[in-house]
Amino acid sequence: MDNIITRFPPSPTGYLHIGGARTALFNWLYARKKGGKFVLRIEDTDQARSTKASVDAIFESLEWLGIDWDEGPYFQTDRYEIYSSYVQKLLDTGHAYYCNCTPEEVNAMRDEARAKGQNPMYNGKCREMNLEGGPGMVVRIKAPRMGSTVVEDVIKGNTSFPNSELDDFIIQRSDGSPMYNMAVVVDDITMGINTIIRGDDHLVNTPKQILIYNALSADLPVFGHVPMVLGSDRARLSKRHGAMSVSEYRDMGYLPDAMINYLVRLGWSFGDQEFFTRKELIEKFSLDHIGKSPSMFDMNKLTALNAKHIQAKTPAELSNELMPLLLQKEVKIKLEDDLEKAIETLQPRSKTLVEMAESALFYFKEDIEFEEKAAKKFFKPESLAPLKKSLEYMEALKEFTEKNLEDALKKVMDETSLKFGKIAQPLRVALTGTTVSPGIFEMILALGREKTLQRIQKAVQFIESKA
RNA sequence: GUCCCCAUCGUCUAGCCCGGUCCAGGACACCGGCCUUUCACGCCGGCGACAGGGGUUCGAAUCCCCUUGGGGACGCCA
Repeated sequence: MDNIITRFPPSPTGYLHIGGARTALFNWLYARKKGGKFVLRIEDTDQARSTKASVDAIFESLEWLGIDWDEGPYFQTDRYEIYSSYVQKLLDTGHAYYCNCTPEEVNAMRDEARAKGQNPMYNGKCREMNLEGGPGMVVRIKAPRMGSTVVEDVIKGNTSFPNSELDDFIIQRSDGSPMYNMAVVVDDITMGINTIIRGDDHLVNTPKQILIYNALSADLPVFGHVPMVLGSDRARLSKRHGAMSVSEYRDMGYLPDAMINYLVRLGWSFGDQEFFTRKELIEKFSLDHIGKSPSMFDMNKLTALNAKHIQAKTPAELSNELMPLLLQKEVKIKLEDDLEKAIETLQPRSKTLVEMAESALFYFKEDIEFEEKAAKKFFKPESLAPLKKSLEYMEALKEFTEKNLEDALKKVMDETSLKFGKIAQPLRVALTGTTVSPGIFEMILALGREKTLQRIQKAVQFIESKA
């Protein structure tokens, strides 16, 4: 099929969660891969539960993920006239009818059906009554009673649903607003959607929608139903499983590229490849390697992938992402500070941006504090000599290079007969306040001459004051 | 209850459509080792799965059936 047109139709009754994000991603990726179009549609016909805040949250999350749309956002509430004109068509062609049964009556019918061991359904009481439309009446579709409806699904294969399980479901409420299945089909037809990838909770809706397509003599789109994403307890992902909104992952320091990489791989595979750039994903994504079984969301794997994406980025790219986090922590980055160099030293040892920001602080603080435990262990009187000598030789260097610094510390080693570790650890505490940091030389280079010397001096004073 | 979907290491998955190359491969997690100035990174190794039962076949993870288990849907929600 040429001119693939896909869509993502969230209902704005909450934030964008993992499952929704993955569905959006699949549709977006497929459209991008095929050079087609991706349409965003907001399904806000449930006025009681839809909120503007949710709409904004969804936009924000999509934007963060880098999922852009070519058309829309359309709002279903702006399209009521279109829906009613299509309902009228169905009425005119005898594919639908008015019904004045009360909810209580319908409930009774359902109970009755259930008692008989059947699927709870409307019994078709008004089907042949040819009622005139009027206030308080709903419109129902005239569903076939015999035979079966086959859903051809590119992911699940063909599935056959007995029509006896379908009732004459409501397509228009008594207030004139459309029901979900009607609105969706009308939208998908009028928007030219020809490829529908959605959660497999919709698989059982599909025969109903096919019914409407047929009644409207419209061409069927290609359907693909992707399995659900489950939480660690094997139940559908929910708030119980901690962070749910996609934007919360941003706040936890995950990169959008890592997020989409993880999300796509959750259910889709490309041989043994685990790591994908955004560009690769667009090149390689396809519908025929989407799995049929539900998958569990695994934070560990997301985190591991995030670490890999952090390593794969350039320091310049990361500095854009990191800057806001650093500012939140109230450190001042000065012009002479080499943020990118600092980032480079942190890349292999940060799993998230939050972690990276945390461990970058020592580079930029005016005044670092020595951790008590670290000072106790490494700021002993015998550390004084190597620190002083290090300071002396470093001060003597015209400029700092890895080679220079190494030579300087070698001299210290020779003169003090200490092993490298005995010199490096006190230095590390002096420079960072802690016992954990990037390698000594790369760190000094990123820190710069001035701060390095100042901090060693301060450490020397600290030890002397204790003696 | 009724209908529908699904089933490979703890997790994500490759392999399944087109049976033999699979006493099942990769990744995450976990455990051990190497590297080493700390912590990481990296590298090497280990643990670990075809849900069960029947069939078909010379041969089944791969095809068929049943059972079991999990998930979903049955709304004037989407």
